[in-house]
Parts: sequence; C-alpha cells; structure tokens
Amino acid sequence: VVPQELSYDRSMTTDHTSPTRGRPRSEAAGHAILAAARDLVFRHGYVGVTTDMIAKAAGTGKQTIYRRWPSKAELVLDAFAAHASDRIDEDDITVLPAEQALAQFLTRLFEALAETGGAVRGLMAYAQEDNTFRAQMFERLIKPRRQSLRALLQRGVDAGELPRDADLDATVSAVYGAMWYRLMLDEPLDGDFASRLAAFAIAGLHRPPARQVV
Amino acid sequence: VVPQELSYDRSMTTDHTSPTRGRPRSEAAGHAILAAARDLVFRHGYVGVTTDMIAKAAGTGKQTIYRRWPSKAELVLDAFAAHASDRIDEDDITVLPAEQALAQFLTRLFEALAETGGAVRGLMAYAQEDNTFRAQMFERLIKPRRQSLRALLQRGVDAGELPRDADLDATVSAVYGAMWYRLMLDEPLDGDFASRLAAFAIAGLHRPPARQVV
Amino acid sequence: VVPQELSYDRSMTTDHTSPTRGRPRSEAAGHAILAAARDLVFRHGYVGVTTDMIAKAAGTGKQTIYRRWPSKAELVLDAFAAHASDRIDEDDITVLPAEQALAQFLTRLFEALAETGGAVRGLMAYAQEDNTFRAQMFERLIKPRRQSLRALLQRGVDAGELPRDADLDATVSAVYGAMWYRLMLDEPLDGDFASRLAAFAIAGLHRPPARQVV
Amino acid sequence: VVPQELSYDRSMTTDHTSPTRGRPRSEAAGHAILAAARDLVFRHGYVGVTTDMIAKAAGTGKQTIYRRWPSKAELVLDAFAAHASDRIDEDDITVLPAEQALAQFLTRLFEALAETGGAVRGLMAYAQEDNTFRAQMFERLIKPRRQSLRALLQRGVDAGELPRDADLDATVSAVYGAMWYRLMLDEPLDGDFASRLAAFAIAGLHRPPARQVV
DNA sequence: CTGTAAGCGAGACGGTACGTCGAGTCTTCCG
DNA sequence: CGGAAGACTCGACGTACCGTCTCGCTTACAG
Repeated sequence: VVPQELSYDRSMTTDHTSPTRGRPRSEAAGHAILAAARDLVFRHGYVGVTTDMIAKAAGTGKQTIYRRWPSKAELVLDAFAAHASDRIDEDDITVLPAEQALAQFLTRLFEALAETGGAVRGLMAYAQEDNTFRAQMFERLIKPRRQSLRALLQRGVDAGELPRDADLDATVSAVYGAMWYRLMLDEPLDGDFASRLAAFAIAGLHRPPARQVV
Repeated sequence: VVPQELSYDRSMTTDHTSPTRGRPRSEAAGHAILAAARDLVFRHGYVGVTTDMIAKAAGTGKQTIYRRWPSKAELVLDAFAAHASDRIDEDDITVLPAEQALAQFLTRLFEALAETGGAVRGLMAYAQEDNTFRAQMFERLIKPRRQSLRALLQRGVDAGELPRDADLDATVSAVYGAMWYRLMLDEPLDGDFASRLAAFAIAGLHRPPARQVV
Repeated sequence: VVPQELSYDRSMTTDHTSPTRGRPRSEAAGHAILAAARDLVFRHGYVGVTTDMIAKAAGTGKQTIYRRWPSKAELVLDAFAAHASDRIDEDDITVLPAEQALAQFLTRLFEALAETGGAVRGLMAYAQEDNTFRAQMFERLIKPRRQSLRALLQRGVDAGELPRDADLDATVSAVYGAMWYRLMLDEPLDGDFASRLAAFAIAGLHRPPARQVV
Repeated sequence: VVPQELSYDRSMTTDHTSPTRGRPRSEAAGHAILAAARDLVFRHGYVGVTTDMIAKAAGTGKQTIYRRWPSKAELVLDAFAAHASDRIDEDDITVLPAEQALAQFLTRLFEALAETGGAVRGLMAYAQEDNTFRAQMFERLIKPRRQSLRALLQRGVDAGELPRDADLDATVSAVYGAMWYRLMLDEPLDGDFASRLAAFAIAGLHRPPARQVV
C-alpha cells in the first residue's frame, strides 16, 4: 500500500502554462538523490549529513535537490517514509486473535525500525524546530501508521473480541508513544517488548474487572 | 526534592591538584547564566536561542559558559531539570485510589509541561544527535520522573488495588511515551487526555477478562 | 601603470577541471569588498577593522571574503597596492636634474602616504608575523617602488650627472628605509625631509672628496 | 652604558603609603619572567607567545607580570632592550677613522640583531597599533641607538674628518632606516651591507663635488 | 530545424551560529 | 601586601551549513 510514484511533482514550480515544456526532470537524478540520502543518513545520522554531501554522492547539483524538495528534512522524509511499511500491514495478520495480531504487528514494526530508526529519530528531532515540517511528517509518516494500527484494533472490536466502548485512540497513542519513547531514548525495541506492549494494550482496552477493593 | 546545589562542578576541569586554587567560579555568574537560559528559551524556543544571546543576557562572556557546560543543550538541561517536578510528586496524591491518583499526577505533569514543554522538546530533539547528552538527559530528566510514576503504581499494588503481576514498566513506558508523543506532535495535553490515559493505563494493568479466546 | 584586473583569481581554488564551471565569482562583490576594505581602513586603521565589518559594509558574507583572500592582510594589500603609485612616476620628473627629480619624487611619495600611510604601516606590521605575506607584500608593494626609484637614479647616471660606480642599491635602501623608519615612528614626512633626504642621497652617490684620510 | 637595574619599579603600583609594607616583590620572579619572555620569543616569535605561556614558563601567575609591566609588549621590550647594546658602543671604535668606525659599529649592530632581530621586529609591528607603546619603544630602544650613532658621527665632525655643516640627523635616519628596512623585509644584514652602508653614509655627509654637469 | 523554455552539474552567494583564542582584570587562598 | 592559580569580560577569529542564485550546457516540444 505504498505509493509507487515519488511523492514530489512539478506542482512545486509555477507551471500554469502547458503541461510539459522544457527539459523534463530526470528520473534518474531523483532516484539517485533518494538513494544517496538514504545511504548517507544510515551511515552518518541525520545531522551528520549535509545537502552538499547528498548532492555530491548522488552526482547532482544542489539545485536539483531543492527544485524537488523544499528542505533537507522533507527529502529525508521522502527517502524513508515510502519504505519498510510494506511488510507491516500484510494481510496475514488479519486472521489472528487481536493480541497476537498486535504483537506480530509490533514485531514487524520494530524490525523495520532497526533499519530506519536512526533516520526517523532525526526527522522527529528536526520536526521540533519546524512546524511546517512537523505537519508534513504527521501526514506522511505518523498518520498512516496510526490508521493501520487503528484498523487492526477495529477489526478486534468488529469481531467481538474487544469491547465496543474501547478507547482506541488513547491506545494507539500509548502504543506508538511507547515505541517512540523507547526509540528516542535508545532502549531496545525487541520481541519481548513487543509482546509486553501488546498484552498491556489489549488489557487496557477492557474495562477493569469491577472494583477489586470493594 | 530538588537538588539545592547546581549540578555542575569543577570536576569538568582537571583539578587533580589541591582543592580550591585560583579564583573560584562565580556563583552569581552561574545563576545568571541559568536564569538567562531559562528566560530566553521560554521566550524564543530552544533553537531560537544562541549562546551569544545567553551570554549577553547574563552579562557574562561566552567563555564562561563553555567553561562550565560543554554545549547549549547541557546548559538548558541544567536550567530546566531542577524545576517543575516539585508539585507533581506531592503527597496528597497518595491517599487517592489508583486511577484518580494517576489522573491527578498526569494533570499536574501536563500543567508543568505547559510552561516547560517547549524547552524540554528541544532538549529531546538535541538528544537525538548526541549520545552523551542523551545519557545525561535520561539520568537527570527521564529517570526521576519514571521512578515517581512507578512508585505511584507500586502503591496501588501494595494496597491490593492493582494485581501483583502487573507489568509496571510497560505501563510507565506507555504513559510517558503517550505524553512525549503528544508533546512532540504538538497535540494538546489537557485534562481530558489525562483522564483517558489514566483509565487506559489502569485497565492495562489488569489481566483481560479471560473471554478473549472464545 | 596600474593593473586593470584584480589580482586574485580562481587559481586559489582547485580548478584542475575544465575552465569556468559553476557560478562565476561576482565581480561586483569583489569590488565592493575592496572598496569597503579601503574605506574602513582609512577611517579606523588597519587593526580597527574586522572581517565582519568589511563583509557587512560590502554587503557580502564573510565566506565570500575568505573564499578569495586567505587573510585580512592580503585583502587590504590588494585594496591598496593598486593605488597611489600613479602620480608618483609621472614623466615630468625626467627632465629635472637628479637631486630635484629625487626631491620631487619623494614629495609626491610622501603626499600619497599621507592618505595611505596608516594602512601601509598596518600591512608592514602584519608582514612581520607572516612570512608568506611578507613575500606577497614585497612583490606587490615594495619591489615596484624600488624599481621606479632605481630607474630615476639610473637616468642620472646615464645623463653623466651621477658617477658610474655609484651604489644605487644601497641608496635605494637608505632612501626607502628612511621613509619607512619615519613612517613607522610616526615622524612627519614633509617637504623639508624630502629635500634633506634627496640632498643626502645624491651626495652619498658621489665618492667623498678624498681628503678624508689626511 | 646600560642600566644595571631592571627598569621597572614599584612606582607603577599605588604605593603612596610607607616605603615597604607587606611582602616585598620577589626579585626571582622578575628575573624568571624576563628570562621566560626572552626564551619564548626567541623560539616562537612575538605573536607566537602568549602571556599565559610566559607566566607558565616562569612559574608565576599572570598578575605578577601585569603588576610590573602594563602590557605584553612592554615586557618583551624590557626583555630585549637592556641587552646586546653593550658591545656596540665600546670605546675601541673611537680611534678609527669615521667610515671604518661606522662600518665596525654597524657590523656589531647587525650581529646583535642576528639574535634579537625577530623580537625587535615584532615589537615594531606591535608599536604600529599602539601609540603609547610606540612612544615607550622610541624612548627605550630607538633614541639611545640614535644617540650613540650620532655621537659617533659627531666625533668625525669634531676631528675635522667630516664637514661642519653635515646633516647628521638625516644620515642617522637613513642609516637606521636602511637597517630596519632590511630587517623587516627579511633581507640579510651582513658585513657586506655594513660596509656599503657606511661608505654611502660617509659620502652623503659631504657636499657633492661641485656640479658635474656644468 | 530552429527557437524557447526548462532541467542539469557546478559552485559562488548572503546569512547565521558555532566554538576557540588571547589580552588584560579580578578574586580566591596561602605566605 | 605579594604570589600562584585560575576564572572573568570582551571581542575577533575562521569554519560550517542552509537554502538561493547564476553560469554554460543539455534536452525536449513548438512553430
């Protein structure tokens, strides 16, 4: 469920003329830039990479980058957002009971983050100082993930496995919050944590079993 | 429960000689710097503040700042870590039932963040690009808060209100994670969210009602 | 007799590739920087001028200065070397007898120094701590002046006015030496000194009247 | 004819009380500072030496330096001015004919400069940016040398060897000017130049042998 | 098949913050 | 009160990165 097309387009530039005039944008350059960005951010981290480095590595000029992306952050976002969410949302999860489905979902998510976590952390950091970018990032990176998680939980509700009045939004926030929290504090995101978090979340979706302390 | 002493000391410099030789560091300068940092970060945000601004506002030279703190981040950490956790941990919470206690705790926490949130977000952002600083921040800012929350939950367990086998650590991660998540995504941290999060967390601490396998 | 071209060129940077790639250096920026440097050094003296001031006054970034000149000194040298030697070497001097020609030459030189003396002193001072720059300055500023003075004296020899075995080099050193000496000690360089120095130098070029061994 | 005492004294500090109160100044410290300054400036040049380096090398505090000298420049001036003019003015020169005496004088001067030239050049450079220091330097370093050279020439006049109307001041300026000029341009100050300069100067003191060109 | 519009690599540009360094002053404790 | 130690203010330094601009050049479609 990933866009096959690169997300940038010509609408950035003022082309209120006819559809295609002048030299068309080089597809190769776009791919090279994304690949270079991905590779360099892997190796040196978000702040350790400059746009000059990316341009040099991609064999392009800087202007070619800024013609397509408005900032380094949005480029890196593009370089990472489009990937690694493929496997997570695969349909095989659907058949499992809610807790196992959630655990499986989280395990896959954590695996993907093993690769992309560093970059994604850098993006979140940058988002703190740029509100425009924060909104971009929310739309591109945060929201889709929230939606697929929410859908997973909703399936549990629909199946009668989870209560109808469950607070799905709070759960989603808590689950992703816990993930980001661990990611940003550099604590391990492993299978064990996935299970515990899944158990906790599923439990949280049920009302507590009457007041115990009567 | 706040350290009365400033956390920095001469141990940064090489003083393997006799104690207190030369002119001692000016306490006044230290306080002026911290106050200026706090004030400026409130007003302009973390990235909107430069060391020059802080030095100017504090009436000191930049060198005096760099002699004491290795970076802007650690200075701002010092400027904020010592504050705003005072009222959160007050004892009046103790007597309440777990969920209300937690809701109250979160409400206070969120109120404090209304002031300091901007600064604290900037620190977390910087921590993503500096591992040494991340460790510092964990010790000074994250860990103490985790402990007081964990203690609150533990009291619920001790009172028989919460199950003995509850996964307190996962809960703490989820609660603080949700808080940071909302904070960094610039979503409101209000009383409503405090209640919902508290309800969710308390529920999560109980085993689900066993009908899930049906 | 002034070079029309600015003396700096791209040879500072590594351009072993093809000629003129990328955006060419802005001629306007170069001129603005030189003009700003000249003006500011006139007004505040060599040490009273910072690269920030020059950049600000020229409306450029500091980097643009450092891209072209390796130091403030070489910039100021460029700003002054091309000027103020115009009128000194004018041909009207040629027809005069040697002593008057020399006196006239020195008078004009001193007049030029009334303007540029402060800057030029600052350059000589800086040259004392930078051997590379000293060599630059010798080529650009010292040598040309030596040559025109030597040519003046040589014309006296050719005209039969001065002895063939006269030690022209020692004379040139003594004349310019006296000038620099007075300049750096802040003693007046006026018409009177010009006459006396000219008389002394012309006398020095003749063998003494042989009665000295009596 | 050199002061045996160090030139600094207590009059710099405010001691309008009784003659000696409190701890007296350590003679050893003063000597150590001068020796350290001399040594370091020899090795690293004037600008390559900091007051911290001098204090460290002398085993004193910086304040001990600044209690006695108002600036780094005056300290270095003291460190070099008091020396190496001893041999130059020795009486054995007196008996020689003027030109030989001058040549001998210059040879000795140049020999001394082989050691101290670097430091003295640095001082002259600094003097260009500090008028107060320039005056100091003139009094301490320039004037005494001028006087002894003038006295040497005056002896030639008194002996009837040089004409009564000779322009001694212009000669002194030219001779020392030539020396400084060569020193600052880093050209060799050797015996050859000493002879040529002496010959030129003596010749310059005589009126030229009537107008040759009639 | 020529003109015009745009993309391209390259790299200079203005601006802003950084962290460092040196001079000379101030402030401690110890003689 | 001097001396060693070292922190202090001030101000300049040269570097780094961002995002923009400007060369000469290609590459396409339009007339």
